[in-house]
Amino acid sequence: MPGPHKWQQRFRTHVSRWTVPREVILDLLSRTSKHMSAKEIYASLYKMYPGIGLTTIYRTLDLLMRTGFINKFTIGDGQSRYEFKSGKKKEHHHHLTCIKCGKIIDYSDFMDEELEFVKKTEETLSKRHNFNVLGHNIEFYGLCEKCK
Amino acid sequence: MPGPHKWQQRFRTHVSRWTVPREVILDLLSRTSKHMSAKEIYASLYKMYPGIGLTTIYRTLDLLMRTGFINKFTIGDGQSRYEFKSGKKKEHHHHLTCIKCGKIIDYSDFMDEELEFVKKTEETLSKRHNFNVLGHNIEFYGLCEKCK
DNA sequence: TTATTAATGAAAATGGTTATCATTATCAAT
DNA sequence: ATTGATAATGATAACCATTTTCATTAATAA
Ligand SMILES: [Mn+2]
Ligand SMILES: [Mn+2]
Ligand SMILES: [Zn+2]
Ligand SMILES: [Zn+2]
Repeated sequence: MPGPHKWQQRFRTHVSRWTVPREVILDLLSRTSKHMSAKEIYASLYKMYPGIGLTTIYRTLDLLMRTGFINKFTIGDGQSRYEFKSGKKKEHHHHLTCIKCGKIIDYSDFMDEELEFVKKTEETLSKRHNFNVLGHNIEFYGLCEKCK
Repeated sequence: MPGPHKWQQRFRTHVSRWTVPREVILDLLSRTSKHMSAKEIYASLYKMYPGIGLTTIYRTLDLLMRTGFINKFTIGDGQSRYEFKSGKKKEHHHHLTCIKCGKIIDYSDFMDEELEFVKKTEETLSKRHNFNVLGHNIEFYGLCEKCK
């Protein structure tokens, strides 16, 4: 049973009620460096909170994504994955993924070069195709140490 | 009933039998500039070839992907999409996607800058994480002319 | 033409995600 | 602290893209 929590206030500016599942899921994602699926989150919480259903996991993840607390993405293994979105601008990163075992590595090398490249590309694409460009995905994939 | 076809020989180096579904699906993808899903391919072929089942579409797409004829990717709408892979090195491109209506635009601007950026990143990631980097995905997304 | 067996397609199964709906829990008002 | 309105939950079923099963068909070598 959670008391007032560091995210409660920020959360309440978006939606009305601060509940146990919402706190527990957000807390888990904020602490882990993993990129977890809904099922993994469910399994991880089950021992401590067996009452939290998978349905609520999905609903909460969708809510947290829509309110900007987390990112949703996929590595192509048929399930969505989620990660806590840090408030700090510095923590923009991309993923290096093993196509065999699914290992995901965060990296943030060459972000200056990337910024330049991305900016230029966004400008050109916006003008040429009359798009409102909202974001980008950059990822590298291959075989990790163990799998290659 | 297809006779000898321009892809038959190349195809036979990979797998044994040249069949109507295989020719027809490969032919469709080679002619269209769309990024079609399995269901869309099925629907597109149905009038001319009502005997070709959705199962065969999936199996053939997987085969064509494994043998390097096509690319498989997703724009996050819950279904896989496929595009013919041109033999020409020049035709490397990325996607600008509308997150509302799903419109996909191919672009290949700044491929020189990208190549430089990608090469540098690949080298660093390979060394630092002992990965065998096999490829990358770069995409921009936003709202298209009609949807913004 | 025939024999071999890879390929096909209808149907059922799978697996991630979403919709339904009766029940529960949050929280503003008392 | 209690109450009442209703947002949130969770068990279940439904949904939907994709895969598996298996009897039948068709491509190819002989
Ligand atoms: Mn990450
Ligand atoms: Mn394309
Ligand atoms: Zn691996
Ligand atoms: Zn659009």
